[in-house]
Amino acid sequence: MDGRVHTMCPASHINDLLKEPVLDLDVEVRGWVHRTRSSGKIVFDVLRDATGIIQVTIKKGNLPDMEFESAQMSHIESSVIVRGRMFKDDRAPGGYEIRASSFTLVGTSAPYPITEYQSEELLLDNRHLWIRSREQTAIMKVKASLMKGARDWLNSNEFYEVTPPIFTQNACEGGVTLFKLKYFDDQAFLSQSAQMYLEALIFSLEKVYAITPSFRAEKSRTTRHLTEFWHLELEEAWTDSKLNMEIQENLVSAMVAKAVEERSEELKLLGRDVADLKEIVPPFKRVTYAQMIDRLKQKEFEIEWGADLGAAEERAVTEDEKVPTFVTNFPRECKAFYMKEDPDDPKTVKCADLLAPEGYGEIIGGSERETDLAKLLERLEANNIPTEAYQWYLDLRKFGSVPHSGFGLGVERVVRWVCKLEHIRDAVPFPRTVARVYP
RNA sequence: GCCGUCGUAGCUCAGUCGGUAGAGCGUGGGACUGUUAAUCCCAAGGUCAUCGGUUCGAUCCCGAUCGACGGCGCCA
Repeated sequence: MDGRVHTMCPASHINDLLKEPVLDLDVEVRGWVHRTRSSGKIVFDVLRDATGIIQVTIKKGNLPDMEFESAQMSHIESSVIVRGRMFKDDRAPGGYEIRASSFTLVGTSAPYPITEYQSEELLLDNRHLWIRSREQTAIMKVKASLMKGARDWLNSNEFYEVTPPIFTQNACEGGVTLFKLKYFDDQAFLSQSAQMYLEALIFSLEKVYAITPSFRAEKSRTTRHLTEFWHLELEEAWTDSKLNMEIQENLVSAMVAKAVEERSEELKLLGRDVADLKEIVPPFKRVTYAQMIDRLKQKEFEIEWGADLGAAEERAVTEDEKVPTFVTNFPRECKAFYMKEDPDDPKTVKCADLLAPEGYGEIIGGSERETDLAKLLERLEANNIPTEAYQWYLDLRKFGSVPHSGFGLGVERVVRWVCKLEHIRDAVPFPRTVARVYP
């Protein structure tokens, strides 16, 4: 036994056949009809499986008439099993085709709603079918590689993967709108960040991360917001803001490198030049918020110290960049209460937003955390946040508090940037946005 | 929360200066033994988003509602 789990019977995957064509034996492939054309006594099907596509020609006389007729009848997306000999043929897309000696229609398909002309609305209503498309398939494969790259890097750097709760009673930042739900006789929220739970976990494990869904009830209508997204959050004891950024740039680089290693073809299909991604190596750029304001003023933005950076500002300073940029030391008032004040510049906090290049915007928000209980209480009060639900969090500062830092990475935001997607909703198979929870 | 655009056949759209509609694709039938989003012939398919107003008459003009999409703010 090789330890793999085998499927029902020995059929080949299309890309394996294209990589090492077997021209002298019958092969069997299983998949779905991607394109079909018929011309009297010959049917051309382009067959799709999880790995690729190949043309199949079904000629009357080469197989039982019943099977030829089912080939004629099979619509796009019918599932089929085809056996036959593989031939090199320049007339076939991809250069090879299978000439069928057997054609089994496994599952018929009703007329497929997605045709050559498609509106965004139709596609989103049929998202459960649209995800079969080559482009969407490519995105999901890249995403899997990015996540694998992240886990590989984190695990080999001795971070523990932990499992924080999704039901919570604390609103992490104070400003964010949460999904409220009835929790038996109590009230709870869907988590919008696991950060505080990760902070609690560093006291036993020191280096932790979690990959969980996070939920935001903000009515954001933009190309970079989902109401449900996958959040990669990390927290590390004995880590300052500087080391925190080094972890981030190494992690992001490892994710991108894994996608390049495993999914170059898919990235090309999506219009992403892999050469761009090969430049994503540490160190990333670092600028302070104050420097950013100066730079924006030179670009004739009307912005003063103290104002938060908007989408247009972020775009203006990153659209010509090749690597991501950290923006550090935001004014205290722009950021969450738990971020540590910078002793060298107390108007600011030791935070860093990581902005993707090419104007794709923020992909990570991180900071060194405030360890001083009095300062935390002061900041909570200044932000009008009631402290009741935070008692356990404040406790962490009473029992062996240590310097620590962490961050949250928006997985779909990274996918959007790496895959060069116009909209973040294509970075997740079933996007949840303000206007959409179906399908 | 704010601003904007759109809603006509299964799909993508055109159209009617107000007199109840048309194309392409798809579907069904037919032809074709090498197609590349195949081609050719025939056919079926529409309360013109909903409700109300103006009018002899509204799919078209006006208003409201609903739905979708785009942009801003907020954040990952």
